[in-house]
Amino acid sequence: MSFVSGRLLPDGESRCDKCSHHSRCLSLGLEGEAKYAFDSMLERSRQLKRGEDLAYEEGRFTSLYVVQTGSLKQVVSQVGARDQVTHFYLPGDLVGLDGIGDGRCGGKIIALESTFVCELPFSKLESLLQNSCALRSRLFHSMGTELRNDRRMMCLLSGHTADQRLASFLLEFSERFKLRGYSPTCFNLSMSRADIGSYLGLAIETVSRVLGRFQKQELIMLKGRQVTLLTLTGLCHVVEDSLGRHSGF
Amino acid sequence: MSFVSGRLLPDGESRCDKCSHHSRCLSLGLEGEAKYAFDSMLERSRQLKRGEDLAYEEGRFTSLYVVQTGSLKQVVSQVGARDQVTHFYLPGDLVGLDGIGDGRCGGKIIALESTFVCELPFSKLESLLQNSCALRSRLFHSMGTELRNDRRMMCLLSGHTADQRLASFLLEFSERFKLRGYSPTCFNLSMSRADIGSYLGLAIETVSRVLGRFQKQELIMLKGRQVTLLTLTGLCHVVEDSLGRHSGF
DNA sequence: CGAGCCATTGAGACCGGTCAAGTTGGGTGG
DNA sequence: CCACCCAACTTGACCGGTCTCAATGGCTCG
Repeated sequence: MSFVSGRLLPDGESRCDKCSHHSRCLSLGLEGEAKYAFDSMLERSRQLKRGEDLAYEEGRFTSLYVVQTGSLKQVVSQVGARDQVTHFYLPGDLVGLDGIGDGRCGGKIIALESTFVCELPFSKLESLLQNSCALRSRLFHSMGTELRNDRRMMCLLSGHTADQRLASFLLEFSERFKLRGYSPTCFNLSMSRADIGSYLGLAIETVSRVLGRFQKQELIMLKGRQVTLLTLTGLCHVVEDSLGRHSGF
Repeated sequence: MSFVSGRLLPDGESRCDKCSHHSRCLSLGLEGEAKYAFDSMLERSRQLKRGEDLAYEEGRFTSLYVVQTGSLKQVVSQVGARDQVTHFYLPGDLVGLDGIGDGRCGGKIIALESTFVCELPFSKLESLLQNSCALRSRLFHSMGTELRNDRRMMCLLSGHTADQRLASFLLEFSERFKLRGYSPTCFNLSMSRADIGSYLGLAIETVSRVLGRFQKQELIMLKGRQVTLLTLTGLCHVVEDSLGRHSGF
């Protein structure tokens, strides 16, 4: 049963029902009218090759995206400093939340590997929000969560050692993969060491050295970008134990 | 003309019209019905003494607040690290945006001086959002802006020297005071050096030293917590020029 | 096979943290 | 009004973590 763009499928299913990341998407929990309205607002999904970015016009973001497969990074350019990675996006994540409101662009979004995203223009989102309480609530929820994640990241960046940052980074991805039904202890990091360093505020050499040390300490196993976490509690201890800078003791 | 809680004033004015920070509040741009509905949802405003915090129940935030006068800080507590200041709030700022969605608490909100806030319970906000497109849009706008600010902060924390962080901090407050109609070059910092250090990821001694150096360099003048910025462009140069860590040059 | 990118490893320098005094200033009580 | 106190701030000396620079190894791709 093929579907015409923006129309319901004959059997009453929406395109979203067929999406593998339905459970993490904004559309979760939408029912009846709202669900079909949401579905019909979606643009055809886009594919990005490694290194390609989500096009945006003159520093303006005009759409929200949901990652279907693959992964992306957000890169913020600033005067007087090198570009900086501020976020990694995995399947099911919402990209572009920080453009909501005035469409100003938080930074380039670049695919780390071959990636599919699903596009939802802000303009159409507006009208959906008017009618669907569930969607509003999910969107606010997502933004609130992102704000809290940013807080956590700010804390990590300002008062923690390189060891703590990397342990925390690994645990973050462990958790995120777990939420997506993948192994929480063995996964592939699609970003380079340079990306990790930029994200964590560390020099690339430090990233390499600390990961090497973790391996010697049998906390993890490394094979290129493939990581195996040998002891989650061990990594937690690294984050919590050695109290790091500003610890006050 | 006194007013009964939650009722319109006889002359058709809302309480918000009388608020000195109307122009920066969520209620800006609301008209007619929406404005009065908004007004009627407000709890009586609360006063906090220096050091008092906005009460929240068991780690949950249940209201949004607008600062009327005074200032506050957000403090995040974490295991294995000392408390950390993540935000400063000035008159007109919205407090509690990161609790929107699931009401989880981002951190304690503590008054830095005698402070008045205006309370708007999330539960009531919900129903307002249902009907007012303008309010929805303003709220999303505020959250998007906050997300972008957090990005900026993350960049500042991860790739910049102490000098850059402090110069940037001073310029941030300059800008914020300017937006509120105060002097952008001469203002009072209501927070302690320790708060500044925590916010910027620096030791208190470093804050003191760098500020002292800025004074020697005639970039600023200090008298306790009173700061005068002598050259905004000079401070900008500090942020942009000395390319700091990770600059790659 | 060489070019180029990415990652690793080592040596040295420096920024900023820690520890320890010393100073200032506001508040309290005699 | 002064003596005292305590918190906040400043200043100095030292040390350590992390950055920088540089060289090397491994992988992919033309």
